[in-house]
Amino acid sequence: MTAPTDDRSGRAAPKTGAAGLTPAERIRRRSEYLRVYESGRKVHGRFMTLFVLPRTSAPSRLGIAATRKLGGAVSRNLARRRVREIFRSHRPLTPVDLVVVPKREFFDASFESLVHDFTKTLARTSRGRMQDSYGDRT
RNA sequence: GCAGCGGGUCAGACGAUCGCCGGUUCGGCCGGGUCGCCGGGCAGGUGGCAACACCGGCCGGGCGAAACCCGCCGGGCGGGAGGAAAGUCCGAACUCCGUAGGGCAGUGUGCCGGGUAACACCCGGGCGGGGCAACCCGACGGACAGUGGCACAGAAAACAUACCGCCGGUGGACUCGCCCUCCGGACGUCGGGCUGCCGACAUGGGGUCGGGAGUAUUUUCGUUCUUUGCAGCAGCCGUACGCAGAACGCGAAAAUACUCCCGACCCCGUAUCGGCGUCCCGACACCCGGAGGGCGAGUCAACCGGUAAGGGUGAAAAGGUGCGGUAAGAGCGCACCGCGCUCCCGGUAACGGGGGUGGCAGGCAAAACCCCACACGGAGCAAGACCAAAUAGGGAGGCGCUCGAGGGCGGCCCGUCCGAAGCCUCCGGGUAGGUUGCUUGAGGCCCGCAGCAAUGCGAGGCCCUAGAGGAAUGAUCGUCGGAUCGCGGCGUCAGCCGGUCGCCGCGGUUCACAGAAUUCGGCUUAUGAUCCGCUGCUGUC
RNA sequence: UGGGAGGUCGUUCAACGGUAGGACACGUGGCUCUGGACCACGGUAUCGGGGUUCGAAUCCCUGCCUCCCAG
Repeated sequence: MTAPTDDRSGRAAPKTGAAGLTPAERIRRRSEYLRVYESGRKVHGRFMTLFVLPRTSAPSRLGIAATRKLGGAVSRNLARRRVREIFRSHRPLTPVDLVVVPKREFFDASFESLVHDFTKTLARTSRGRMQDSYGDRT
């Protein structure tokens, strides 16, 4: 009877040490967003655009920019929820600051293809980021 | 069945897995605060000759924690978007600022009564308008308080005059008719008969000239089916084609003769019509022109007066229709309708009904400026309140200015280096940041009472009640449900067919508008489904 | 959240309540050997819906959109 709880906590703990998205795991201030936009790496996916900036400390942070071009409040909330769900289930391996900008085609896509697009795009960013960091060290 | 009108309700349901927000509770970590104990360092105060003792303070360290607060981790429990949360178009609560009182400006409202904390909202009523009706809509005060506007057209677009027109009058010009006077001219007009003259036209006979057509003869020219000759081929023949001449035939021109037709002129005869003259008979009339005068009528322009019936226009032009009346007309008079004033009755009132009376005021537009009445101080939860780093600056006190404050190295002292007019402490304002404001409220439903109702009252009952702080309710599935489309089947309206509608099965598609951001009351806009009542039309029984 | 300004040819600007007008652009023709420039002619529009008015781009109401400002 204690097995399910152990299983659940054991699943959540190794990934982030916390369940869900706490304020520490979100990008909240405009200055932080601007820092990611300025010095981060920008990669376009099919349904979204990612801005990635590597971090030194542990938790990866997520920011979502759902602009008014996407539609009304209901549509933008839906986009935010889906992006959060994808981030929750497919966290990046190395700690980063990540800003996701959904495109308008976001709503035409199914959830599975969104996940696929996210992981593929994120893989491209990490490859480019590692090369950059090597260059910096040498 | 179709079309429509009014009102109400719901906002797909259930389950599985993975998740979100804040609340509460339990456990864990003492991680921080806090507290306790231990020991260390620093400087100080009091007592003492001194050793030293006591007192509180600062700095960092170790160990521990029953309770409290915060943080992190894990679990339990219960809660978690709307009818519009939207637009931000009104009204309020709340907060700060301003404010003696009042006014101006500005904004808004604008039939009456009621409701409400308030409103531009709601209810009831009145009036006006739309609709066959159910029912719906209405910024619905004032235009002799003032200013301004009304394009084009039209006489005129606004204190009502002026233009045309109509009517009457005055004097004038012209025309016509009648009468009178004078002068001049002329004997009239119509019909019938007899007779003469002139003219026009038709017809018959004869003659002359001209033109046209036909036939015959002759001449000339052209043509060549035919015929003759030449020529024709590597050579012969000689066909066709070619060249030249020619007869018949055909065509054209000219001349002559005959026949027929047409036209012109001349001569003779006959018939008809028109005009004029003389004479006779019958009937009807007294004539014509000019000048002057008088009377009457008409036309023209002018002036004076009456009139507002009429005047193409225009969106709109000083009551409407009818009869009478008049020089022409006119509320000039009358009837009905409209309007104003007044009286009575009903109603709290808006207003309605009835009587009398005035002969009629007065265009439209105030969603032009404006006037009148009433209401409103301004800003907004990013309001505001509290706590409060760093940096800069303000105030107070202390220390220091070469006799060295302070800082770096270091655990401390010594030492050494830097070092020059500042430095330290406290206080207050206040930024970042945090806490709060913050969600239970002018709350809903039922019942009772008051009221037509909106609504109010009830120490009657029941129930709800997100409070985040870049923003939470979701994602992926399954089952069921709703809607719609297609196919098939059954039923339905007297019978058959079609169509409509309903039910069942299968398959497909689809399930709206839309997310709290201080909170309420309204309005407006977007939108899916369903129920109830009502109206009109149509079909069948 | 609050406040303000504005929607007129394809573009940019006009228009006391009375016919929507320029400039650039576009089309056709002319000029030129051709193109450009130039000349002539032409088409094209009041953000949507309702109301006031005889009549609305203009006035009023209501939606939609754009821009600006404050913290």
